Amino acid sequence: MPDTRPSPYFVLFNEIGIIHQLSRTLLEERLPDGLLSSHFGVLNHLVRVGEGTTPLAIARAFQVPKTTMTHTLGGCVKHGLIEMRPNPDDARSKCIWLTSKGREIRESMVAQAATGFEGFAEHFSEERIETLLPVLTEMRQFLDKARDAT
Amino acid sequence: MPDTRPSPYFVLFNEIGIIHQLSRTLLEERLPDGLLSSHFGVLNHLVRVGEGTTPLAIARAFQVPKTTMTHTLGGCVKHGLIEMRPNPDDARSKCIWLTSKGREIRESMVAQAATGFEGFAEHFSEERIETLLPVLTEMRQFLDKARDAT
DNA sequence: CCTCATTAGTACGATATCGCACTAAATATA
DNA sequence: TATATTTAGTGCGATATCGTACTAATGAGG
Repeated sequence: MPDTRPSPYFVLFNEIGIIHQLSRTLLEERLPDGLLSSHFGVLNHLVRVGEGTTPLAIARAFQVPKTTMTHTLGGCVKHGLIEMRPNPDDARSKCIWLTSKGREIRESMVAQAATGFEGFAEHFSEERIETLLPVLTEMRQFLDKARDAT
Repeated sequence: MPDTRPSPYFVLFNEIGIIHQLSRTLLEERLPDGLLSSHFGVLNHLVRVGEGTTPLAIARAFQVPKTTMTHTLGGCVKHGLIEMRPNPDDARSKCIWLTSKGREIRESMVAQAATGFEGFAEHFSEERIETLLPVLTEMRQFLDKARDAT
């Protein structure tokens, strides 16, 4: 009788996949019109890490192929959330900046999402999350390196 | 100066999203030809939970829309991994069964993936994962309920 | 029985994702 | 400096995802 009970690693990645799916859906339900969680992710990233980074850097941050990020950024531009300027240091490259509209939208999206996660925050205290984060971050970094090693 | 440092909840879902992305890519790199992680997920689900369930039940398990699951199951059928039989209890419904090929492929996929996660398993012991899982499962269940409450 | 509402699955269309191939610029090497 | 290699971003095509609307079967209430 082969392994009917899979290793905890499969369970882990399975749970993570489902949580991702659920949180994404939950978020997108509360976003205005055509905005997706990927757009939200980009806006958040720009605020957190700082504006003026390149598309490739953002793609790496989210670990998605660069063509995917090209598409996502195109969506953000179309929505008027970001602006793509030439990179003064490298003519092949671009620099991404938030527009004031992008900044506003992001603010309201964070607020929206916060209310959406209210119930969640009641059940899972910040402290509990904070104890969880280091492990997840470590995993992310490890997988990240493993990917480079290909 | 508005919240440049986002709540840990955003960080949490961000990390989970990236880990999902990384693990999925890592897995799919090691799968044969046209097989996707979603197919792998279905096969695993059938082995773990038991065969003979319905498409809708599987869709709910992965928290994806049923039309998505229709498509995924179609792919599995096309690859000869599963078989869709009529549901004797409900003529609208179907029952999903693994083919022997599906069982074989799943076995070898598990083996493949296991070697892929070798390095990961070295850094993150089973014990460590086991302590992590209850929280994640609780989160999944909570978000699950929150979704139903819509 | 006979509506009427609900439910399982699907067809279809829109769009997101992503591999591959390409261009242009930068960098390394001779 | 001239040439080769690497790198940033994009166009294109294939396919995955998913919302909407539909069909057929079930179940509920008369």
